Amino acid sequence: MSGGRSGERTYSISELAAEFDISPRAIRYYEERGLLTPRRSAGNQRVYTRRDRRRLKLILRGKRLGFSLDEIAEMIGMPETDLTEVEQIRRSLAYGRSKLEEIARRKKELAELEQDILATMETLEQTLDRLSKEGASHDPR
Amino acid sequence: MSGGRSGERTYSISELAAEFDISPRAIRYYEERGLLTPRRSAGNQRVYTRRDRRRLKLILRGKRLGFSLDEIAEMIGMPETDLTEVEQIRRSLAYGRSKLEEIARRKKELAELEQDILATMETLEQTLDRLSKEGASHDPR
DNA sequence: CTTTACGTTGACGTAAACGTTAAGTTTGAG
DNA sequence: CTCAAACTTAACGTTTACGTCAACGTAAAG
Repeated sequence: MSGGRSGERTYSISELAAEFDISPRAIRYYEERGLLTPRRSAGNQRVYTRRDRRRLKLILRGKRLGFSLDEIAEMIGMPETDLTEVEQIRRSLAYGRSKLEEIARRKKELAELEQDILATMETLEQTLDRLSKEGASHDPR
Repeated sequence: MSGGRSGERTYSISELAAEFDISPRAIRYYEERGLLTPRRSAGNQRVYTRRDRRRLKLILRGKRLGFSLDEIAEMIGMPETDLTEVEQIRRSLAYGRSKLEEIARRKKELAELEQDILATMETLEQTLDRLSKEGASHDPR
């Protein structure tokens, strides 16, 4: 009876590991690094709430985008700050803005990379066209 | 007089290192990994052409986007394939297409991350508004 | 020709992000 | 209750991407 009704769906470590296709060790490591703080069962086993699951999702997204765990910690640590301290909130907002800028930069880099690849592919396609139209006999100058 | 007129501007390793704000060691490491293959001077020193410089730029862009050197090697190794072997060209094109798909995925993830951050920031701003409007006295329920 | 800055190849060191045992504990099926 | 499956901590191993000497060669300035 103590502390809210428990309609909360929870997950074990191997459940989450299977769902996201990572190892339990990786999840424990994220906890070591302070990125996750699941509760424990009576027998000391980790219990993950939906909120923990959402955080894990964010962690993995950050990883796929090439952020380090330290950077991710800062990013998702953002909503962790005491939601009462005004100055903390201001800082979080500033940090959020800087992250948005970084995202803008990455978008730009992705676009440039895409252009590079497209350009290279066009050259290749032209070469392919030329080779197939010329057949095998040609004076190589 | 031997081998083409040398209107080619070249660079030393420390020039490139300074320009891109990385260490010469890093550049040598990229070479160890097969990502760069500069020519050598009479005295065995590395000489980088504009083409090498472009490749280095691509390497660094890939790094900023969180690709591993192996992945980058595959990506920029693409234009390295013998430009005469038709089958090689076909494979390169297929590889290019897969990379474009990956870029599309990353764009999507960046957009989602952006939304997450924006949503969090909105919540923070609302909290800030509420706190400043309520002053300091309020019954915390 | 000497000095000084820059370059070369090893070779070992290191931080990040886990993988991999090992040795013991908890949980759930029967 | 029993036993296997899943969990726990602790500790050492591994890969990636360099950093950091060391010991030597080379380029260029005076």
